[in-house]
Amino acid sequence: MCTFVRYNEKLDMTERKVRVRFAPSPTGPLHIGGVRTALYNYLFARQHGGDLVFRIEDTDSARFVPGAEEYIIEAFRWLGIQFDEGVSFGGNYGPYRQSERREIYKQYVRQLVDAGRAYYAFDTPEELEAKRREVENFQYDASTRMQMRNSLTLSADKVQRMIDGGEQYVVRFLIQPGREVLVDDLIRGEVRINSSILDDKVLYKSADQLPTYHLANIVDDHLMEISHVIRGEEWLPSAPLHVLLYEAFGWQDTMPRFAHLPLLLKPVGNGKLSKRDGDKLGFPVFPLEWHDPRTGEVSSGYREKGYLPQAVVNFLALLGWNPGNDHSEILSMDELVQLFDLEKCSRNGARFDYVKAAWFNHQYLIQQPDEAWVPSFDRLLREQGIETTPEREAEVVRMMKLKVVEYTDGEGNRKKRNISFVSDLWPLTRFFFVAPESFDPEDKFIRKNWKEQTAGEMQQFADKLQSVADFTVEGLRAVIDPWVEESGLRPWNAWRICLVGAGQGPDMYELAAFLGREETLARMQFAIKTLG
RNA sequence: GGCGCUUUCGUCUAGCGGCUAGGACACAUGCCUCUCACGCAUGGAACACGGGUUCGAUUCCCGUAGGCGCUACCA
Repeated sequence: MCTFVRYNEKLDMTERKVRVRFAPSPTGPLHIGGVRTALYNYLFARQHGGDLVFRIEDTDSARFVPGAEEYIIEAFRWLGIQFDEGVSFGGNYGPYRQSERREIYKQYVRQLVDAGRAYYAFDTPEELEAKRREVENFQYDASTRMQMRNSLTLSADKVQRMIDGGEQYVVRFLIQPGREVLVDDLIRGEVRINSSILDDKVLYKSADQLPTYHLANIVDDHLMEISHVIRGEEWLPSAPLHVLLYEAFGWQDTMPRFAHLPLLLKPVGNGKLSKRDGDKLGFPVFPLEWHDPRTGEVSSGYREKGYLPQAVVNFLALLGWNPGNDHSEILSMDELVQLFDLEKCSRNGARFDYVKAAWFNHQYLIQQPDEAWVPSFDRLLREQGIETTPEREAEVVRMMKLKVVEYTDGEGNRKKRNISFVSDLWPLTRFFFVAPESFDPEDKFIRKNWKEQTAGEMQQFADKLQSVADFTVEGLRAVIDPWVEESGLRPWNAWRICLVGAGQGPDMYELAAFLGREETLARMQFAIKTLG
């Protein structure tokens, strides 16, 4: 016999307030895939004028990691994903930390047991393990539950005595076999499975007085009036169980609608994105740097790597969702809120393309005003052991910005330069702060532009520079341009070798003015002496 | 193994029965040859396979193969 378990077909979204939640468990830093799930929840909530709830699912006391909760909150603050209520945000549906809701869950577990939809089981982990070894593909379900130690096989009297005697137990959900369970998914359509393949899931553990994910999840979503459950595809297999739980409680009329998002996959190779991929390929898989309190291990974060939060949000939003062909891929949070559509989410897993992530950062970076780069540029310099003033740094940033998009290489070819991070600037700006210490004789630019007579010419040029009264870009131009014209010399490339040590850098007047007369002449003397 | 999801350029994807199958990243080539900001142009590159349904399938259905996930007293 087959009965359909289904809920209110098309729940009219205009009649029910949109309330969604992001509910991580504090077992470590937030994975970038989790960030995307939270982002989609945020976009959906904003678009529908709804609420986004932040709930902490800490029902596994053994895996709790101190600092994880604070980390997650800080990560979202940085990313600009705001919650309306929840842990640290307040609200009327609290408490929002599951470990603080023990009494609530106990009440609902009892309700299920009293209604005959769940039962006590006393099998120890060792006994279950033994059973699994003994019976191939053992599953705790209709076919096996009558052979186990539980309130279905033991007398009520005995069960009561065991519980009173402090024997540890779990509460299992009694799955009725042979029913077709329907999950209506906003992204995947209707998914059906037969309840016979489901096992009697543990809903509650007496050992730590806490429910498992499944029970807590359903009870909280119901009590917090969650309208849509937007989560990763790894939850799709347990969605039928959740539907059955809503039904067992009699809550099918207000059951949230489901949307299971495709997973983020490794950039190369098989499987889903993991921390190891980031280590191997050199990109972060966490939003913020994470210091593991147990191992002391440090994992890199997008923020510390020099990513802009808008770039991370933009990139993540497009991994598994796309607004269609008529739009630029550079989208602000506001535009994302406007355009987002759950039904346009793709259904297959998305490979994580960290090269494109860098391109997004490039796009946002070059749009920033000069001043915005200065703090991170300043940090960069201090890492290199260079002390300088914000004014000088701002000047360098300004000069570099002029050169960021294009530059002329040693052979006169114009090339496109791709600055994705402020830290990419160091090799391109080193010479502003550090004088050339040596000259590579193999360097093509130097070989081509430093001839036998060059030292003499540079000496002449240096003498001329001595006479420049106003050592600014304008002052230099006023004196040097006519002199170059007159003398017929082309000092530019050789001068560049003196001051930079290579065929790169900004306009020479800019550079000389930045360095000042003393440093400019010192560098020239050094080059004349060294290169001869 | 079982159950479920999934399959368009190398990657992210558009496409919702009739298109020279579009865009973005990446890649290649050319052009901008003194510099004030997402350079410009061009090019190569894809509908997993086999059956149906249909006048007509990338598009709908069924298989096969591949990919992904779940299969705990974890979430």
